[in-house]
Amino acid sequence: MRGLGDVLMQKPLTVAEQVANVLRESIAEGSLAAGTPLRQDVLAERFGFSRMPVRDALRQLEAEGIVSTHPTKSAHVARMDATEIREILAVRALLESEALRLSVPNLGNEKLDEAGHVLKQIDAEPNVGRWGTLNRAFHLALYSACGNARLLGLIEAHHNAADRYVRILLSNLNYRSRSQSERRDLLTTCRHRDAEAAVRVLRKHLGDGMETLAHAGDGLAGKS
Amino acid sequence: MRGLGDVLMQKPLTVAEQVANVLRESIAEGSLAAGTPLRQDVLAERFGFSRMPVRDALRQLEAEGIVSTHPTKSAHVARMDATEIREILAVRALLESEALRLSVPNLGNEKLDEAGHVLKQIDAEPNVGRWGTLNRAFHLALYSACGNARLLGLIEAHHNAADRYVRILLSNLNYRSRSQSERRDLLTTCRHRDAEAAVRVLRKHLGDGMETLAHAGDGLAGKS
DNA sequence: GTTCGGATACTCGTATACGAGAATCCACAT
DNA sequence: ATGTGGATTCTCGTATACGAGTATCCGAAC
Repeated sequence: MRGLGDVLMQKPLTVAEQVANVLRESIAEGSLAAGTPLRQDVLAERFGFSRMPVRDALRQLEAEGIVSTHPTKSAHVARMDATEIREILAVRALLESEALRLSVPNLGNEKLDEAGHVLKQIDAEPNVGRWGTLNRAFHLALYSACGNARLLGLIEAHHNAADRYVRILLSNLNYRSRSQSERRDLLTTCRHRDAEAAVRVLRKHLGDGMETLAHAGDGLAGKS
Repeated sequence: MRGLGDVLMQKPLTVAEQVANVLRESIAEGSLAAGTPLRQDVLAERFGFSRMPVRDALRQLEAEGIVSTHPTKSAHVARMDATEIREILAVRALLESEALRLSVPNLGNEKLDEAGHVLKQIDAEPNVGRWGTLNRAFHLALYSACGNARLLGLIEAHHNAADRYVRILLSNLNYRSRSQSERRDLLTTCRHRDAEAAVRVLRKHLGDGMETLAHAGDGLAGKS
């Protein structure tokens, strides 16, 4: 539910939020693998703050579904088995299809150009770590005119939740080129304001990801 | 995102969670109106605990979208304007249509009977305050066989978020009888395993709610 | 009378301190 | 050798204490 309006909330950044941001990025990037224990005092010392803001950060990340906590045991990076990934991608397909359908008719040229610009950035970006962010920016640009802020927030949250595994996908060269061409198709159909065709491309895009993950990710299904 | 598996998590209940539950119910019930300030020290004294668990509870409720917090100002019960209600109901229509479509083919007779039992309970229940809970139970029973726990969690979260306003609806006698008959229709179509007809009934059900709220709720659109 | 400036009060964020519950490990008995 | 019991240790949850930022209110000057 976070990120529902990150830009327009002029709240001062608390330490807890900064910690949450760093942890989220570390988890998405992969340096904190699934199952890694996250002890409050260890993190507190590492960041140079007390346990309190770390607690808040862990709570927030738990709400986002990327860490699990237990009152008497230490928190750990959420393990995600194949069924959960499937569920997330199924929900994403549902949410994003609707967002796309709503957005395409109202999509301004600026947003389309913005999405095109992001595509060029992806081509030019050598650092694989940033692709997850760019991928999200591309999709959100296309959905931005859907007229439902809450829907956008949910989509962003689910991107965050699945980011780790999408990045695994993106490290696969084969998938990378195919998905990039799918993104191009998606942008083209949007430029033609053909919502239904765009939805078909999107669903194929996400379906491909699910399939690739199901094959490549047999080893990642760890039980706690 | 809460309630994704309330039953199966055998975590010990912390004070913070108990506080969150009480506050959530008070907000849904209406005794804490939108905009009501929620000062940490006041709540702490009222509950007889320190500010820390209250802080945690407020954070959790913020993640659920029913309270708003600000680093330097006091938290308050989230105000919800007409557009936000529309957004929530639109998302619910999307999520629940899909859940219903997935669930109906796999729906066992036990769950159908359970839903029917809840319907009888609604008829017999004099206390309006419990209807929101019963209404949620009815819907979740019908979706329970959708095979996607995350989808169910999202639906439950959005029920919670809109609960306050649904209860306003339910206090309207006119709407109450109509919605009850719609629920009956919904159950009937599910019994016939006619998913598409069920979805149509559901969408009408939610659409009616939205319309009634839009008319009756002109006065509830408070600006912060 | 109005407006600007400063001091005061209020609320939250963060730090430190303490207590409770669970898991682990070792010793002892069988 | 193995199983059981208790003590120790580890981690989190909660309480208390302090500091920082903001809004408010009052007084003085224009």
